[in-house]
Amino acid sequence: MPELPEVETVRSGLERLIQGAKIKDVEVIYPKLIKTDLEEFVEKIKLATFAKIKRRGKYLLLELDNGYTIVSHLRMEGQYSVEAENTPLRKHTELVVHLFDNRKLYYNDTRKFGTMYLAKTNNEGEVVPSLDKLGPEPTESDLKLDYIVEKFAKINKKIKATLLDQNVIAGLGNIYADEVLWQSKIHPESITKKIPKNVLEDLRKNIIQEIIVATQNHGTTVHSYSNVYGEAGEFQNQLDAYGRKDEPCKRCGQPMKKIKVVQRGTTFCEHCQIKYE
DNA sequence: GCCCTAACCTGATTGC
DNA sequence: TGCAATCAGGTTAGGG
Repeated sequence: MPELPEVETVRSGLERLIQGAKIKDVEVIYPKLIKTDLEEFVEKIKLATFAKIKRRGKYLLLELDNGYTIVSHLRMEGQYSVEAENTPLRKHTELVVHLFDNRKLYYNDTRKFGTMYLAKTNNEGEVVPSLDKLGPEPTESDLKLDYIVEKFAKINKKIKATLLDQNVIAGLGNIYADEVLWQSKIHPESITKKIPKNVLEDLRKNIIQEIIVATQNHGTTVHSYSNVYGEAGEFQNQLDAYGRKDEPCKRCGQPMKKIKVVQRGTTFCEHCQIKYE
């Protein structure tokens, strides 16, 4: 379940492995993966070269040297791998990009949730409108305290839902949402606009720090996530909340609870996470 | 416009 | 043991 640190790990792996590689041919095995015109997708990519591998939120942008960019979203279990040309397909390979250097790029996706689009470079929002609506990246320079304070003051829904909303902050998913709420001692069902400013200040700091540390650890491995080298991330060993149902809270020792908030499994400490409402 | 829910999928786990 | 139900979660379409 890739969130920002996982997608960033995939991005840097792809950058090292395929940036500068020229494309010989493309095979689309699962056509529903491609959300724009299939024929155009194949025709424009053939014979192009991967020029730059970028990321925005959880979207990967594979920029070609011919004015087009492949926009790729891994959703839950999408995954890239680079293989020798004679390697057999994997069970869930949906797309094969054959390279001139006798390697090929696989896109694999067990649950078939991932999506790809072909867009004009620097105008990706035309075919993927949600790209243009994304909130700031969770970094020191992009995620300003003033923005959070003003924005959150208008939001009447549960804080967990707010953190998962990519239009508010780009890149957080279920795991890191639970983590930063635990760190900030905020109950996941707190009403966003009721959270005091000093608590938001702490929340902002924790979000930024969490993303830095998780990215340094190449993300969290839960279920099937692995990076482009097939390696697992290491961050799951440092989780404080996610997946710790019934285990003692690392702060107060009370057993952690698991509930559903906006359809998402949510693990938290009832004892030391405060509910603002 | 805000907020919530269902749908998209398959594999692993849980329950009977 | 075997089979069915449930759960996992990112995003969006659609309903109230």
